[in-house]
Amino acid sequence: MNNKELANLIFPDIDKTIEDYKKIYPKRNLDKKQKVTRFAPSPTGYMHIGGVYQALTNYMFAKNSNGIFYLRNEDTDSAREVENATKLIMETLKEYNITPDEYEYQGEIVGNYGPYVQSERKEIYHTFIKHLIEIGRAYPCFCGKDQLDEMRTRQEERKKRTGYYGAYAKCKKLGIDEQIEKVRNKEPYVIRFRSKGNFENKIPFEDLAKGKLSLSENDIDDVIMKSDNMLPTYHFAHIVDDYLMGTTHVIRGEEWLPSVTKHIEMFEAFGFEPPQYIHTPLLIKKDGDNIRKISKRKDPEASMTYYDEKGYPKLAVIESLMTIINSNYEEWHTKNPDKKYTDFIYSPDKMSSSGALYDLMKLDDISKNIISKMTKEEVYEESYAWACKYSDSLKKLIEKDVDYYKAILNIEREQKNPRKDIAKYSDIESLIWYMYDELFHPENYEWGKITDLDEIRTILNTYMEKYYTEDKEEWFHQVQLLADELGYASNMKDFKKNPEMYKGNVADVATVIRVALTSKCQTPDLYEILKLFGEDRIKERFAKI
RNA sequence: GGUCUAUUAGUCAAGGGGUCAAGACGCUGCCCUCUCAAGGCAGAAACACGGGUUCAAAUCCCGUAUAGACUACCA
Repeated sequence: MNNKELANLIFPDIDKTIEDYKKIYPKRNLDKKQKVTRFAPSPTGYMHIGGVYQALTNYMFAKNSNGIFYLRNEDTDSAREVENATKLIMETLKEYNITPDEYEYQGEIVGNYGPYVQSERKEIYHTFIKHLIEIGRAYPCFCGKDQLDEMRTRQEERKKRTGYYGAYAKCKKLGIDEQIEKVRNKEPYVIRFRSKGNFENKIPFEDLAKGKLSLSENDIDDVIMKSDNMLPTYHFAHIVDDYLMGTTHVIRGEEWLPSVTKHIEMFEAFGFEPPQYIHTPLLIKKDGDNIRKISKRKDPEASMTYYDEKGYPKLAVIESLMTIINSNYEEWHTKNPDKKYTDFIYSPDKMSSSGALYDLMKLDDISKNIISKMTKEEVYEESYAWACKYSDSLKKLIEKDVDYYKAILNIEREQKNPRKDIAKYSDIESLIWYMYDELFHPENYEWGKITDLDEIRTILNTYMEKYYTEDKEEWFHQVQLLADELGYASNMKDFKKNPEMYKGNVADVATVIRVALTSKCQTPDLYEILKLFGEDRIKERFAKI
């Protein structure tokens, strides 16, 4: 009895070899500089901001080098799988323009290295595991869950390292005949990797983001194939897939850092060159005094649906992530305002070494800048699309008179330093409601310095006599004349020199007009608002006073 | 418990033996100004702690503290 017989007993139907798969998936025809990266989420029915962050980093790295970015669906955990999760992932990537070159979606495989769904690669994994059994680097383990739990508790009590290693690895010591007999008797088993490492040995490892590290050699016999569905664990699938798919750089969250030694040992067992690794910091969240991983249960902003519901432009989310991915992005962006973020060169070594707080304030700032640079048409289109999905009331306002809506959006837009007051589309309605008669039922008028109703009426009446809106300069001149006539300073400088000589100044007068018209003391440019209203509506609003 | 990693303003961060310790968001003030937003200018605000090495330490070394990740038939 030997390993080969054991391998055949466990995988009787596997007749391909590793060499066969090397031929089916030949090395990619790329030059050395071109990088191959991937986004490999597990389909749990939820798109996390951290996922987009990972995807974007991988995408940027590949695209910078004119390489390949592909999507792989890691669905080996049938218990956690959620229907339509793949759809959500694909659609989110598409919306954010992080489109993979190779992927598998709705039955269609794009790319020569598929299938890109792990559950469809069972035969491949089995071939590789069979090989490992043949060369004595993997073995069946018959320890049950209870047995392992018990072992772990014992290890914890004795303050030993937990895990299946050394003397604790019982099944490692089983003779080949015994193994074969147990398999024949249909005892349930998993396949474990046979580690040859020594935990006391340190091995140097260079991570492209974290730099040089020293890690303890792996000595744990990890499960590489699960008993319930015969699918591989993450660790093993990573080896096989990233080797066959020709991944040059594995960019993943730093939660994987402790397992690189496992991965390196497995690559070595096959005689494969491991890829380069880039372990990225985690997105974290400050919760009172604690710092923790951003969590989907506690933090609404962890989910990509949050940004969609609030109506942030996709680009704003992308750019806010870029500032976290490489903090020099912002500086680059201010120096190159006309370039697209995809022109930026991402450098792994410039990544932060610790976790980054995802700052919603910063997002708002980035978003305001982006929206302020959009044309009124673009803002209209995007905000309308948002309203159709999330706000019936805004949708109705827009549909009532599209041109009027666009004109409102255009106030102080087409100028050198455009207005920056919209951070997200859900802000819009609260910024423009007073421009609509059907919404204009103010509970209180935010009068400024002038609060006397008689004086207010005098100002409004006098203003209407001289009503003029042809030209902004001339209009303001008229307001100044009005101020003079009623005893207010028409010029701010004069007023500041001798405030006691006047009842107030032209700003106070303008405020009266503004508040009478909008009920608010802070609005965009008054002249633009007057023009949009027209004489009749102005009169109507004045009449309410 | 063990392994690994980290710690510069409220936040993101540059700097890797000699700097008045960058910059951005936020905050405060001033200017501009018909209000607000924007813009311009200015300001407050930081090297976790303790030892060492050195003429010189935020920077190198050693401890301590704190935080995070991992320690699954989850990824």
